[in-house]
Amino acid sequence: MDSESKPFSTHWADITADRIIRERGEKDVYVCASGITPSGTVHIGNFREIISVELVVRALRDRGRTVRFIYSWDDYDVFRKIPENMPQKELLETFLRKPITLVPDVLSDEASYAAHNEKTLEKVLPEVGIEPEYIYQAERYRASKYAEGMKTALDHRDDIRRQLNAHRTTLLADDWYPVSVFCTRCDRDTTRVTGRDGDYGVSYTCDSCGNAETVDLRKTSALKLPWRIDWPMRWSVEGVDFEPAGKDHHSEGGSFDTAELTSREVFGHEPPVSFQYDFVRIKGGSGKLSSSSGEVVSLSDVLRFYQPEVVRYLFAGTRPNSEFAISFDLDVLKIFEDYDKIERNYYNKPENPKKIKKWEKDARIYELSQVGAVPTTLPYQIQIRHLTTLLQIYSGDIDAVVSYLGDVPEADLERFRVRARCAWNWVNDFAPEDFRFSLRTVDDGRVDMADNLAAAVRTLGVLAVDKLGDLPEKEFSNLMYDVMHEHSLESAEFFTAVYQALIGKDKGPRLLNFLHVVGRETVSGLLGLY
RNA sequence: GGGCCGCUAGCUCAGUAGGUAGAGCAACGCCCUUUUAAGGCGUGGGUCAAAGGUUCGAAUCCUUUGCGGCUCACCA
Repeated sequence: MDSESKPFSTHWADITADRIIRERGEKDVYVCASGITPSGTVHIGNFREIISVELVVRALRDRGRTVRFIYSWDDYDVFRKIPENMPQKELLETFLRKPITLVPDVLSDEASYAAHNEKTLEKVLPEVGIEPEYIYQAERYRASKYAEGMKTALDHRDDIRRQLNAHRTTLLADDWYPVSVFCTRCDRDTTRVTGRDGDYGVSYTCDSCGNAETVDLRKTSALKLPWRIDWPMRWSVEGVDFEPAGKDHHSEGGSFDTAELTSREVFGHEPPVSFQYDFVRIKGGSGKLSSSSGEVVSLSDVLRFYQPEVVRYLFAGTRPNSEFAISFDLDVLKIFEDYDKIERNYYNKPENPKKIKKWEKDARIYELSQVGAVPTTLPYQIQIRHLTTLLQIYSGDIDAVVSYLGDVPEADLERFRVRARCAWNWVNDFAPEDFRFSLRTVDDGRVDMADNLAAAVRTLGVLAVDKLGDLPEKEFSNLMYDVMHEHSLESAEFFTAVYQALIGKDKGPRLLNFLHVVGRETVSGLLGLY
């Protein structure tokens, strides 16, 4: 697709990019923002926000615009409660009400609980082609980088109270201040602001330790803005042009609503273009997921079963404001097949004008699904179902599968391996029992079966020694049926016997292809036992 | 109570710069004596939740209603 056709794309990322340019005007740099609180494991629902922004960033860059893609970690948030499944709860208990950036990391050896959650995500995002500029809120607040923003908020205390009260049931009192304080003696936010002292002084008392003092906005690490005020403050400091938000924010009276007002009236910044994204559900995968990460499914969990392009495809192919489920059951195979289909189509543009429109949409989704540059020619494809069969034959040995196939191009090898790992993980964790098998070995010996069945199996084994792999499949197939007839067997019993001899089950992958893949030597070895 | 989203073929859903309704699965038919929820070819099937409006023309825009879901009014 040439750049001229892009503005006409009806993909939501392109529509949003066009909207940003239209509403914000021509700018040297467009600032696109995303961010969450690392107060727990970052889950796949949080990921929707990140990738939604990234897709819009790409759309803007595809239009030749320069974009700054920032990701704010709100790690000066307070540690409210200890998540389930956390070790060392007694220790963590002593850190409640302190900022999460000061809570120790009991899961790994990062600098803090917040850092643990941050690094866990930061390490995996590049795998799906996402590399934003990270901003750590705790660091900024503690270095007083937001001193002026906090002063502005304090100066407009009455305006902000009015803005927030418009939607509250319990109104903020007259002595409320638009800042929260972490006590400098005990680090807890169990404090009350008691007054201001000049432009930059703020006085507070701590209910936990009794500390009372006056701090200077420009020098203290104690102060931060509450979420609803912090958000618009950051918009103005960073000059944010675009930031989506979850449906919890985008509601009448929600935080986006009040932040818009505060941004305009207090910080003098036109609020960013935004849209609302819906939640992500999980389908299948009962119990086997997220054992390491508590109750939520993380991006890393998803990447164990979906290759990065397919993960991107899931999000790029779904409108942000509609809910969808990530499946771990048999749907996984369907998703891979769907992805492969739009990949094939991408390199095969239809002539029929009626089909062009559909093709363009799918083509754009395919482009946006790529981790890096879009390949210039159709990458090597292997059907995911076939791959699961091959992997089971070779007991998960990916190199063995590669050499069996013999035609995986060097350039596509890494992508192939990633897919193979996903497929193998899926077979082991989620494939239905019917789907799974392991090839028997000669050492396993015979499976008990009636003499007439064993005789037919033996005959097929002899046939395999002579012909398997030499004859076209169709002809081998005919010979196979001849064997069945010679022994006066119904197809059902014959097939069952062969499957029993090969994998110890009544059913298995389509036999003809399966025999071929397993190979002459192994087939004749196993059938030769009868 | 407010807001947002959804309601399209039996099922799951595509279909937003408005222009004669699409896919997959299911069903049905024919073919293949061949099967892990991928055999092949073909066929039928929808008053696009309801009503009204704008328009030459509406699944698509506006209004109202019904049903379903989520969300806000505490914190982030």
